[in-house]
Amino acid sequence: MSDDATAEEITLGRIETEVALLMRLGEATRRATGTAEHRVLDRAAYVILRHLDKAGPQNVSALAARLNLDGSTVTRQVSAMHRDGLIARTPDPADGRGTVISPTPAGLQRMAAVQAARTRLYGDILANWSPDDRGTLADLLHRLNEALDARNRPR
Amino acid sequence: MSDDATAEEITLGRIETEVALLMRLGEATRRATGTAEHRVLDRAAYVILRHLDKAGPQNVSALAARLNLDGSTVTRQVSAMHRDGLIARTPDPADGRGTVISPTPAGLQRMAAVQAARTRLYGDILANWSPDDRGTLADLLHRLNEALDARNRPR
DNA sequence: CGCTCATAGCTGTATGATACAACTGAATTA
DNA sequence: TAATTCAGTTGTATCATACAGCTATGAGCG
Repeated sequence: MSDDATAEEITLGRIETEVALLMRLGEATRRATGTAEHRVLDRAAYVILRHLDKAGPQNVSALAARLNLDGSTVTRQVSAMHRDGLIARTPDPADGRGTVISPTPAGLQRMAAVQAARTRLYGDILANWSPDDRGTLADLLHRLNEALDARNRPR
Repeated sequence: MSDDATAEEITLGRIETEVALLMRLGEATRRATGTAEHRVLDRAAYVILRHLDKAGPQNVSALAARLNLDGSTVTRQVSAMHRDGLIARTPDPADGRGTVISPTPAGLQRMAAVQAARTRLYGDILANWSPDDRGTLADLLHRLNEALDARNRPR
């Protein structure tokens, strides 16, 4: 690394650092906070329920594509969730190969509980942030995710 | 979820959502981008090298504590890195039980390469962001990490 | 000194999330 | 209709991680 880094490169390096750190801390937080809510609904199940809730019932492939996961991963995740009564599977009327996955009321309830717990956690963590900073963080994270997603998807 | 959520609660929910999403996308990006740089240095090794580089040589326990990882995890990670010549282990002169881990030149070089690749990636992803927004993102992520860390550490 | 207890690190073993490859059966197309 | 593509599943492998149990060293106390 020569030291002719521009201010912009430094900023990018900082973002890189902080995202890497956030991944690690997020993992750790998820584990540490797993006293109650998290153990009953693992990361992937939560994200799947969130997506079903927002985007509506859909089949395994659609889910996999949307979540950047392999179909087999989603299959297993979904079958575990089915075993636990969190989702329902109905044959896709339009395609005999497909199965449509939809959240059950129990699933939605579980999702909401985890969401509430996490929201509470963030309220705690960001207790002394100004509403303004919180809003800006939410906005920028959203834009970052959009950008990452755009980069990932058009493979 | 009753709908008496305050604006603040909504913001927290958004942050929660975006962080969860970022974790997923970050994973996916790491995997997808793994064409060259990432396959030679996995996530944990990278973070360990970064930390050694910044905070200086230290023993396994210190690393584990700092990274919120179990000692056994770090042991294995470190021994893989040792096998690959990325770090050196010297007996701790002050404590016969301990081993001090330090990055080798090869390790630092590898780390720098990954870092550069990631920085480039972010430059690409955030190509059309204003310098201002990038700076703000870096700042807020930093503060978020500090807050998460503070929450995690004082166990 | 010689116990006893705490600590550093390692190894065994288990779990969870993930991918890739191979397969089955249904849909689409030539 | 035969060939091809696609949806979903199952087999198998990998990786990161944790927890429990072990060994050896260090520290404090009688």
